[in-house]
Amino acid sequence: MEYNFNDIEKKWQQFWDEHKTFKTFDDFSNKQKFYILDMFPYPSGSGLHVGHPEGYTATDIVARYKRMKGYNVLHPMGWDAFGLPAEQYAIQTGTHPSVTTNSNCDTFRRQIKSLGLAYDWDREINTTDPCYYKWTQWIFTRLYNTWFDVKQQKGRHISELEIPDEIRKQGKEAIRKYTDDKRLAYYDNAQVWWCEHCRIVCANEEVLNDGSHEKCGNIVTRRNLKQWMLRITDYAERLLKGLENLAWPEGIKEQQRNWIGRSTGADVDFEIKGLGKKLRVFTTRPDTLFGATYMVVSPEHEWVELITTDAYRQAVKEYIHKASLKTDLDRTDLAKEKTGIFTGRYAINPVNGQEIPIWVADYVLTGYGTGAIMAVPAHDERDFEFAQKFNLPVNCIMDPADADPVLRDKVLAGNACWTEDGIYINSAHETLGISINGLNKEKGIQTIIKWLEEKELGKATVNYKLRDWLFSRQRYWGEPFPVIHWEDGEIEVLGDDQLPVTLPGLKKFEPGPDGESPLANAGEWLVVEKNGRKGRRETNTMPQWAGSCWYYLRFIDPGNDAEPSSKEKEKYWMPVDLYIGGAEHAVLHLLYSRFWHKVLYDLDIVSTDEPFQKLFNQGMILAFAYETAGGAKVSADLIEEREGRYFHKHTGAELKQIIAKMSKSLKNVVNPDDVVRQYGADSLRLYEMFMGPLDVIKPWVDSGIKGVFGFLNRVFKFFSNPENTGQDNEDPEILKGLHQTIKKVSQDIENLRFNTAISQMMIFTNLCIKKEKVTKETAETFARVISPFAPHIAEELWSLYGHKTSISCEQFPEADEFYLQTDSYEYPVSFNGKLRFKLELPLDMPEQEIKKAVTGNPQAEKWIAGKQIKKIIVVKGKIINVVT
RNA sequence: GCCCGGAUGGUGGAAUUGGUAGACACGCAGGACUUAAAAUCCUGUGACCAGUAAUGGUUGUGCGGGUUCAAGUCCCGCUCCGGGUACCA
Repeated sequence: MEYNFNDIEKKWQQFWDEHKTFKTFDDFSNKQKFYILDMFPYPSGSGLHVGHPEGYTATDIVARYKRMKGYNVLHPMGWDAFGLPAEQYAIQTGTHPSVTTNSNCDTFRRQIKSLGLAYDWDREINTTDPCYYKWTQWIFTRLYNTWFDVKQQKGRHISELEIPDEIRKQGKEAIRKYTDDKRLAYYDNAQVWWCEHCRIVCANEEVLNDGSHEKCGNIVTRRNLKQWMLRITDYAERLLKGLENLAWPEGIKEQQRNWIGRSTGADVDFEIKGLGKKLRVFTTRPDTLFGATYMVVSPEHEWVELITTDAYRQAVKEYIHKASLKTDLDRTDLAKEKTGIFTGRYAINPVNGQEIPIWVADYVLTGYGTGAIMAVPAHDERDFEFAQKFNLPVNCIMDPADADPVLRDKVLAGNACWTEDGIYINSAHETLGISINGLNKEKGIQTIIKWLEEKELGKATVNYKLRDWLFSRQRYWGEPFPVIHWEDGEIEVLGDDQLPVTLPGLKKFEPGPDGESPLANAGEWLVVEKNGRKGRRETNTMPQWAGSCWYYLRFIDPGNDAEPSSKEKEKYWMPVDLYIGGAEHAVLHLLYSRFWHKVLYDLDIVSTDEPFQKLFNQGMILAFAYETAGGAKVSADLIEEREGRYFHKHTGAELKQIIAKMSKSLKNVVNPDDVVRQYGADSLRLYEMFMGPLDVIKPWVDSGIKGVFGFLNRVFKFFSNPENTGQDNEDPEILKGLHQTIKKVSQDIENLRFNTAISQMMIFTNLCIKKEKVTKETAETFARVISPFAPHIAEELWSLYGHKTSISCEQFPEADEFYLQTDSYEYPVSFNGKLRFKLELPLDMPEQEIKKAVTGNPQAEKWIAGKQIKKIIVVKGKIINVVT
C-alpha cells in the first residue's frame, strides 16, 4: 500500500479533535500525574518556524509515551500574546492589536495542529484575554501587599509588618513611606533605559552589553521616570538556594547564580575627617585594609557634596556632570580609561589611623554595595590602574611567596598588583591590637572581620549583583496596572472585586507625550472619581514577562473565575515535571517565574517552592547560508551548486557554505508548512528528532528529511501489507530485535535521547524487511513503539490491524528480558591492546578456561610466537586482552 | 578578562561504570529495474600500504604530554569554535 501521508494525517488529526483523545481529566484518585510543559510561544505574524516543532515534538513524544505508560498527563499549549509587533502594526495601520493577535494565534494553532501534537486544546490560554490577565493583575496586587521578612526569609502580608515606634510617632505619612519601602511592588523614581527607536523603557536585562536594545539594536539612553519596580532582590538568597535541588542543566543554573552574583565580605566604616560622619564601604577583601591608600565614592553617592571641600567644589561638580552624560556604554567602554577627581577630603583608616584621600570616580557604581569603596591598589587591578594614573601610593601588604621571583619583587615594590593568596606583611597595629602578619588570605579575612565586629567598626555582609526588576512599560499592548493615582498623591491598588482592569479601546496607538504610554490618550478611561476625590489610572502597562510568569498555573485550571487555579488541582499537578524550551530564557523568564512562584508559595497560594522540577533546553536549529570571500552574505535563492561547490548565480563567484541562524535576509528560513506538505508531519517530527541530540545546535539539511521520509515509507509499505504480517510463529531473531528495540526506545525517551531511539527503530525495520515476514503481534507491538514519534502512521497501521480505538490509549510495550538473554558472546581478543580476532565463547565459562581457549586458539599463535605472555585480562562479556 | 559548553569520516551524528571507534542516516560509487529519467531495491564506502582476490597490515576521535593491560572517554598543558557576562569592590 502506498504511504499517503496527506490523507492519513488529515484523517487522524480530525479523529483526535472529534474524540478529544488528549483531553486531560483531573483524576486525583489513582493515576500518577505527569505535567509536561513547553515554553508557550509568542504568536508572531510570520508563523511557526522549524525551531518551534523541535521542542514541541520532544515534549509530545514524552507526553504520549507517559500516557501509554499509565500516567495522567497534562500537556497544554497557549499564547504569550502581549508584545510589541502587534502594537507597532497597530500604530502603522490602526488595526487593533487584539485583531492581529487573534489572527496570529489562529495561524499558530492551525500549524501546531498540523503537526499532530497531543495537546488538550480545552486548556488553551491567551495572556491577552481579560479572563487571564485578571489574574496577572491579581498577582500584582498580592506582590504589592507583601513584604519580605528577612529573619524568616519569607514573604508575608503587609498587615503583618511591624511599624517601629519612632516611625509610628511621626504619623501617617511616615508609616505609609515605611510600608511602601517594604512592599515587593513599589512605585519609584528610577533611572531607566530608554530606547528612542521603540519609545520604550527597557529592563537592565533587555539591554545588550554593547548598550543596545535587544529587540531593535538601537543604543539606549538613561532617563529618570516614575516606574513600578519589583523587589526581586529580597529573594536573592532564596532564588540562589532553590537552584540546588532542581534537575536543570548545570550551565543554566550557573548562569542564574552568576546573574544573582552573591559575594561575601564586610561593610567597613571609615571616619570622614572633619565631618563627624562615617563613610561605609563594602569590600570582599577586608583583609587588605592595611593596604587601603585612598577611597572612592561614586558620582551619584548621596554624600558627594557633603564630602567635597570648597576648594574642590567646582571641579567635582564638573566631573559629576560629565559622568552623568555618559551612557553605560561609555562607562564600560572598551578603552576603560579611568577617570576621577579628588574631593579635598580625607578619611581615617580604622586599622591604622592613617589619613587617606577620598576621590570621586565613575568606576565605582552607585547600585552595588554602598556605592563607595576603599581602594587597595596593591591588591586590586582596578584600584591599581587608577592609582597608577593619578599617582596614588601603592602599599603592598601581601607577599606573593610562591610567585615568580621577578613578579614577586615588583609586587613587593608596589610596581605590580597581586590578587591571589600569599602571606601578609605590614599588617599590624600595636595599640589597636590587630595583626594578621604571617597569615594567609582565608585566615586573614576571618581575623579582620572578627576584630572589626568586636570594635564595632564593621561587620560581615553579603551582597548581590541582582537588581530590582523594572516592571512597567510605556506601551498599550500589555496588562494595565490595577492602580489609581489620586490627586493628593496617594496610590491605590484596586481590590479583587474591581479586577480585571481592561484595556480601553483606542483609535490611535502612538505613545503619549514625553514617552508616556499610549494609555495617556485614553480619555475617559483615565479619569476616576470617588466621593468627589479625583484620580487618574496608571498609564503604564506590565512588561511581556508578566503573563509568562505564572501561565503554568493557569493551565491547571484555565476556566476558574474565583482563583488563578484551584488549590486542590494545583496541589495535584504542581510542580511541572518537565519543562522544555530555548536557552535564551536561561535567566529572564526562568528567574522571574521562580520569583513570583516563591512569593505565591509564601502566601500559601501554591504548594511548591519551585515551579519547574526538571528543565531541558533544546538547541537552536540553524540553516546553511552562503558568503563571498569577503564575508558578504548571499541569500540562498541566488546559489548554484556544482560538484559540491557553491557559486553565485549572477556573478559566478565561488561562495563559502556557512551555518547561520535562519533569517529573512539570508532567505534560508525553512517553513514547517512546506515540509508538512512535501513529506508529512510524521517525517518532520521524526527528522527534527533524528538530527542529533535535543540540546545541541544543529543545521537543517534538506537531504536529511528525505532519509526519514524513506524510513517511514518502508515502515508503512512493510507493516501495512497483510502478507508480511501473517507469520504464525515469530523468528527468534525478530523477537530479540523487537525487545531490544522496546528497551532502547523506552530508555531513550526517558533520557530525551530521541535520535538513538529512532536509529534503533530503523535497525529493527531493516531486520524485518530482511526477514520478509513477522507475526501480527510483532507488527502491533512495533506500531505501539513508534506511535509517540510518528503518531499518524501508527494510528493508521493500528486501524488496519482491525482496531477501532486510538493507539494512543494503548499500553506501551514492556521489554521482556527473556528474549534479550544470550548464553554466548563473541569476544574481541586483543594483543597489547590491538584487536586481532574474535572468539565466540559461552558467557558462563570460567576465566581460567577462557584463557586456555585463547592461548590454545590457532589464530593466537601468530601473536604469541616468540613472546612471553605476561598476563591475560578477561573482562566477562566485554573483552579479552593478552599482554606480551 | 572571567564563567559555561563543544571539537569524532565528505556530511548530521553513534559509542553504560575506561573495554570491538565510526551504529543509524545523508552523500558518493557500482549494480538491478526502465527506451530514458525519477522513484525503488541490492552491494560497497575513515585514511594509507600490500595483494588479481578473499584478506592482511599500518594509522586514526582538534594539538602536545601523562596515567592504564586498555583512553573519544580519566589527569596536566594548549589551540580553535559557540554561548553567557563584563570596572559588581
